[in-house]
Amino acid sequence: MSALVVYAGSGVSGVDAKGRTTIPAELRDSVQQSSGANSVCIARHSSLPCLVGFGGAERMKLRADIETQWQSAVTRGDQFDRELAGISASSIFETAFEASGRFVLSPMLKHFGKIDDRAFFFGATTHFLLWNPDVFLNDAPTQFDAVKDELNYWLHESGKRGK
Amino acid sequence: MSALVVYAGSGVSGVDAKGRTTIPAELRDSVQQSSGANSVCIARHSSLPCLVGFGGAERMKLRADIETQWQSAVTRGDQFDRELAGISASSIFETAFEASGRFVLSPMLKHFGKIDDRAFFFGATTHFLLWNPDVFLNDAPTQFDAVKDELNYWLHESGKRGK
DNA sequence: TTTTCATCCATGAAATCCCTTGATAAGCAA
DNA sequence: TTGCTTATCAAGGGATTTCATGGATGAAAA
Repeated sequence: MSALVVYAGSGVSGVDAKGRTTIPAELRDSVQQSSGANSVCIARHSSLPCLVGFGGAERMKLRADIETQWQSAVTRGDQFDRELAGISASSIFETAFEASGRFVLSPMLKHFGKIDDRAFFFGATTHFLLWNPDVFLNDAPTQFDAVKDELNYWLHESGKRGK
Repeated sequence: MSALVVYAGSGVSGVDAKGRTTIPAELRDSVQQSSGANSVCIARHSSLPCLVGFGGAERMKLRADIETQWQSAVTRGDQFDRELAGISASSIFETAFEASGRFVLSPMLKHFGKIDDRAFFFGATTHFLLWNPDVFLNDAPTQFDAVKDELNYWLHESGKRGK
């Protein structure tokens, strides 16, 4: 698909009474590039209590990746259930965001992502993650420790925005 | 972006109240070549109390390497967690610099890099490092001793600039 | 009508851009 | 060399733009 986009940067955004939250500017630009429009894809994470976000290009790539895995499984003579793999890609919500990067988190996504009144966004190269900051600090696995430092910086040392 | 380059040269730059600092001219040219534009990538060092810098070509390589690793894992039927790999590359900040080589070190980078009002830049072939000069002299491991001599030269023997 | 939802406008704060300035180094002529 | 001119550079400061968020407006659904 289009360009190889790198999701990077982090920041904490408020979630208002309407469920609206804002993608930090740096991530927003990447999403925009990937989608070719003001639209973002949000999904449940397959194993962690958080949400996953990405743009249109990555969504299309999910489809291609399943095919790649299937092909290589066939070559090796292994099993590969494309339906099973495809299901995980089924609950992806594509939403338009405003020029400012703000979009509505549906109640269901808020529920499964354990999001309350703040969302911690951070880029993970191929996509980005959305966590409830409290949940992230308490429950995220140790491989996220460096990112926890960053979050703690936002929450305590910094006044505001995310770079 | 274009080819990978060799980062060499060193120098000490001031960091002003806005967090602005200047890449020494010799390094700046390499970064420019690597990025194909006036843009530099800065990240936390994985183990040392300093920052790492490089250009767009090196960053794209990181991204491409993840995809390569995944492809080869799929081919072998192995697992490869792209998310995990992506996290380590996530806190890379890409910033534009002025024609003079000046750019803004975000408060967070300053914090994690222990940078105060001066930054010591030096090339390390595949990338370059940014240290607080005092921290570098006191805490850098012994394999940097030769570079410490260079820094002492900038701080004492030389008038100013870095070549 | 009442509610819901998406789009649009408003605002204060903060980050980015750009022009200025003072200083140093480099080039050149005598 | 010496003195003068020009180019380059680091640093300062201010004006403009961007950003996140609060609220308003209007259309469609209940």
